[in-house]
This record gives sequence, C-alpha cells and structure tokens, in this order.
Amino acid sequence: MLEQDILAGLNSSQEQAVISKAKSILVLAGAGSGKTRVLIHRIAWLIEQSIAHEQNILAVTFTNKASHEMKQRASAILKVDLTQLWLGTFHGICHRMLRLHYENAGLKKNFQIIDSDDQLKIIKNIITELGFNPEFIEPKSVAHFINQAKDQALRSKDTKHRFPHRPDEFHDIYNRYQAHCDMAQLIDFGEIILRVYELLKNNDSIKDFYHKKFKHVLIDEFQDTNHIQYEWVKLISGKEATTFVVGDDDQSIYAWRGAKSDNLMQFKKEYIEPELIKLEQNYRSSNIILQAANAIISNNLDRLGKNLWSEKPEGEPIQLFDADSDTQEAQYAIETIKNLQNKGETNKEIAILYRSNAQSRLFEERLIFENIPYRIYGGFKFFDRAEIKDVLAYLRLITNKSDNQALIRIINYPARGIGKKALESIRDIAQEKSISFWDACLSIDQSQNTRTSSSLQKFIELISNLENEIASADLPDKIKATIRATGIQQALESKQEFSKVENLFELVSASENFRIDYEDIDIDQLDAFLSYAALDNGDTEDNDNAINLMTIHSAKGLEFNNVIVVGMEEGLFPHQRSVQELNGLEEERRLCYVAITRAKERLFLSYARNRRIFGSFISCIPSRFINELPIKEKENFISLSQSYNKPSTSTNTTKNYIGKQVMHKKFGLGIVLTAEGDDEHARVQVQFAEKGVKWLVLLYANLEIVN
DNA sequence: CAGCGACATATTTTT
DNA sequence: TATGTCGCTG
Repeated sequence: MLEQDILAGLNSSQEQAVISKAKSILVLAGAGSGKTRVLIHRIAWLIEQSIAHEQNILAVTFTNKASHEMKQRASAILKVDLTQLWLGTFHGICHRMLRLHYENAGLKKNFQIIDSDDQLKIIKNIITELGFNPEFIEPKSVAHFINQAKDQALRSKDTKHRFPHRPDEFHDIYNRYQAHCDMAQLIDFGEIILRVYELLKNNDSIKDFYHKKFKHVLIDEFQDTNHIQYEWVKLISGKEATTFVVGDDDQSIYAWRGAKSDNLMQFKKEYIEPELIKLEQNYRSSNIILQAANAIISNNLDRLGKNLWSEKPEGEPIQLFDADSDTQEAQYAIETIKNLQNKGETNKEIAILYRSNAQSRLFEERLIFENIPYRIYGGFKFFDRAEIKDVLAYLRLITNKSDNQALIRIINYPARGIGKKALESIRDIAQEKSISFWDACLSIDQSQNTRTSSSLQKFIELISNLENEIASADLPDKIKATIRATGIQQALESKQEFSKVENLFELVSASENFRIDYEDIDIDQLDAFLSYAALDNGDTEDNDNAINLMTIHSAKGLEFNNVIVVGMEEGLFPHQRSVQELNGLEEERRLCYVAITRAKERLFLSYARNRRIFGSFISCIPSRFINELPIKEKENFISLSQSYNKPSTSTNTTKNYIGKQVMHKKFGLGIVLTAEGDDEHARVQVQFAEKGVKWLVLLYANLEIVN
C-alpha cells in the first residue's frame, strides 16, 4: 500500500488531520465533511507509515454500528485484519478492560451487565423493601438520578453534598442499589465506565500499562461525550500519547442525556496547544440544501463557528408542503415517495424523519395501504424482546447464581406454581440471611414439605440439571437446550406465538455467528455472549429495499438521497417541552440542522395545520424553523398547499390568521400564534418580532396579512 | 395466577 | 388515541 493511496482523494484539511503530528488534535467536522473517513484514514496512515503499531492505537466511538464500519473500512484500506487494534464503543472498550482486570476492579469473573430495564426493576424492589412510597419516590427519577451521578463519577457517599436538594431517600436507594449490584455481580451501563475510571485512577500499574500501550487515542463524536467519558479519555492517555478528537458542536443533540458539547472547548483549553482543524467542505448535500442548513443553524448563538460550503451544484429546490391535516401530510409523503420511485429512486434512498416516534403511525398506515415496503429504525431491539430475555435469564442464573433479577424473571415462567407469596418468602429469607434468592430457594426446599416447596424443588432440579447438561456443550447447544428444557418453546407454541418461537431460533443462529473478539481475555463463552447481548442491540444489516422511517435522533450519522422531514410545527418541532428547558431551543435547532443535512439530493419539508394529538384535534402553526429558512430566494423553494376543506368565509375567520405573518401599525411585524372567538369577539395572539406576545381584537387591530 | 377493567400518561434514548 | 401499570376477582 502506497502513501498516495491512503491520502488519495482527501482534501487539504482532511489530509492535514490524517497526517498531523501534533500531540493533540481537535477536528471540528461539519455534517457530511468526511469525518468518519478522516478517522479511518488516520488509523490506516498511522499503521501504514509505521508511526504506530495497531496494538498501540485506541479508537472510540459511541455506537456499535460506527465502530463496526470503521473497523471494516480501515482493514479494507490496509487489506489486513486489524485484530490487535482496540476499536470500539466507550462501553465496549471499558467492558473489555473490566474483563481483563476484573479482580482489580472488585469484580468476579462471571460478572454480568444489566440494561436499563433490569436497573429499573432492581430500584423498584429496593423502594418496596425500604418501604418508600413510589408515588413520591418515583423509580424512574431515582434511576435517572443514579445514572446522572455515575456520569459525573459520583458514588452514593458523594451525592448527598453534591445534590443536597434531593430527598434523603434518593441517596439511600443509590447506596442500597449499588450494594445489591455488587453482591449480585451486576453492572449497569454507567457502572461500566465508572469502574474503569476508578480503576485507572486508583491503580497506577494498570494505568501505566495503558499509557505504555496506547500511543494514539482517537475519539469520534466528541460533542457527545459526558463528564466521565471526558475524564476517562484524559486518564487513559499518557504523557506520550497523541489525542485526536473529532466532533461537531452543531450536531450535539444529546445534551439532555448529559452530553457536554462544551467538552470540545474544554479540550481546546486543557490540552497543550491542540492543532485545530476545521472540515468545512461538505460532500453530501446539494448547495440549496446546504444553504438551508446553514441558515437554520446560524440562528444559534452558542456555536464554535463553522461555515459549510460545497462545490456541488445548486440542485433541486426544497419542497415545502402546507397540509390541512396530519392525514393529508401523510398522503403528501406517499405521493412524494411515488414520484421519487418514478424517477428511479430506490426505497432505501428515501427517508421519512420525524421528531417523535408516535408520528410514525400515520405514515405506516399509508405505506401498508399502498403496499410500499418500509422499515422502522430504533424500535424494538432484538435482545430486548421478552422471549429472548427469558431465555437469557435462565442462562444468566446458571452462570451467576447471585443474579436475583434473572431468577425473579424466570422462577415462574413458564408457570410452575411459584407465585407472589412464594417469591415473597424467598425475598424475606434472602434479606434476613443476606443470601441470594437462589440460596434462599435451596434453604426453603430443605426445611418444608408443602406444595410450593415441591414446586421449588422442581425448579431447582430444572436449573441444576440444565446446568449439568450444558456444562460442556458449545454455545448454540446451550441455548437450544435451554429453550427446550425450560419449556419456553412449548409455552409459546401453545399460545400460538410462532413468531416468538422463530425469534428463539434466531437467537440460536446469533450465537452460532458469535465469536469472542478479544484473545487477551480469559472468559467463558457464555459470559461473553451474555455481555454481548447487553451491549449490542443485535441489529443486523438488512438489504431489503425499504423506505426508512425514523426519528431525527436515530438518523444522525446516516444519509439519504431523499429526505422528507414531517411535522414541522410549533409544539412538535421544536417540541413543546424542550422550549421550556434551558438551552432547549438551540438543541432543537441543532436537531433540525441534523435533519436537513441528512439529505443528499432532495429535501421535502411539511407541516400540518391540524393534527390529532392524544385523541383530540388541535390546530398548529408552522415551525419557527420554517421561518428561519431562506425562503425569500423563491427559486430555491417550492411551496405547495392543498385545501380540501375550504374555510368558510364570514365567521370563523380567525383560523385563517393562524401562522400568518402580520403587520401592525404600532407593533410592527409579527406572527399569529393562536386565535379564538368569532366575529366582533375574534382575538388573535401575535408574537411580535420586537414587542413580544400580545392579544389583539381583530376588529380594532387593523392587522395586515403579509404573506 | 391469569385476565380484566380502571387509571394515568403521553420527546428524543448511541450503551 | 394507545399504551402500560395496578389491583381486584374468578
């Protein structure tokens, strides 16, 4: 492989980033500017030029998808299998480190990862145990509190003075929750990072090991890192390491989850003279689309500043559709799709993007009606399906008898006569003797001779026999045996739930394809698979040619020839609740920026004047983001509107004002937000550009409709 | 212990 | 509207 091949086709900024020899490098990469490419090519460059061996490189992403893609593309360029390269998600990398140093991290070899579902269940149990009222101490708030604390590297002993406004119960539950997880050898998502953070902080020899190992640390989507991830990056990079971070503050859309795009600035301040490289040439979108994106995002004040440009032609105008109703909007989307199909566009190059999941329904209905294949992203994850979790719970219990959560899940599924009462007494015994639920089961079994105890006896035998049976079997056989011996398959079949049975066999084939990536880890195949199930959503690349439906959040990182952004209305997008949050509006605007920049060739925007929300119709006004578009340049936009229901003329006139731009002699230019009343009582609420929001009686106000 | 009706609840969710 | 959770009853 020649040097030119790795650098071929890169623009000068991209090349600068790829070959930079600075100690710390901050790449501000605009949407569609080839950021993934730069990361991949830099890894290839470092290896190819023998600047670093692959085992001396650490590359971190946020999603499994991104890390898979990077690994694949990097090894394609180098034409080698990059087995020694540490490339993965924050959680994947940290999990690997915990497996390597489990003892130093205070864990046993068979520790397991729990998802947010399990976490919530444990918290609920603890709230009940402590006798708190879940009406006041909401399990979800507590979960959020705990996760937030862990994201800031805070243990329960620290939270009391850091969050003094929180009720004492929160701190107590956190304390108890962590004790429970430690006992059961379970770690939640936040814990994966926190444990490694503490491990590196407190164990110099392990830290030194990684400082010697990793000479190049590369982080993707840096704007999405939270506090502890940022600190983790600092900890794992030694004095000799080069730190290379890539991010885009304009695409920070996870601030509500604790992501701090400020970390980009922080990096600039904290690292010694980082080389700042901006990737501003966009290769993705037509110029008209790019100009629209730039216009939107320029309304944000909190920006590092970047101006995307493109050598691409203007391209096709953006279509703006003014729909009477949400159903008409759906109809519009379908017509648009059909037109695109007639132009030869394939379905997988068409996406419908919306702000919230509930909006997908109408589009689905129309697509089904028209027999157009579609795919919804971000819905159910394979490993989250109940039947899958049931099978895995059996295996979790077998591999780790102190996993109470797993036991609770399956002790009576399929039903075997161990009800609530029996479980209560198990819980009591476990609490009293400070033992696991499993050990509690064993102790009950010995002491009594009742109906429940014979059911328990059978349960214990089932688990023990299964454990023996699969002890030396390979992974797929372990799963097959579990499906069969536990009666899960039978239970589903008798309920005619055949698609769930199919999923069970999909689980078997998932295990057949599973292999442990890490040779350096001494880990049981089953433990590895269970962790994989917790950390990977099991999404498989599917190649069927279907229309893509997803939220804007899940569209980040993707691109399509044709993008239809629907529901561009005040209250929906920007979402009502975000407008009230601190900096919420700017995040919504970034979301809008992300939505627009997904489009390569054609962009369609639509809003509905009336929408059914929670059962009742409400009237809506177009999103402020529509007004922020450079619509004056008419040739760049096609505005479409169809009125099926002609508004009646004399009465009911206020409705015609909603959303319109109006001119008032005293107050100047404004936009009508809502209206009420008829005839001489008709009033409108106007948001004036300079004078704020006012209610005006139409009869006297002398409003002039501008557009 | 399953099944039903009452009741609240209703952004976004990389791991 | 639609979905999930809770508590009571058969």
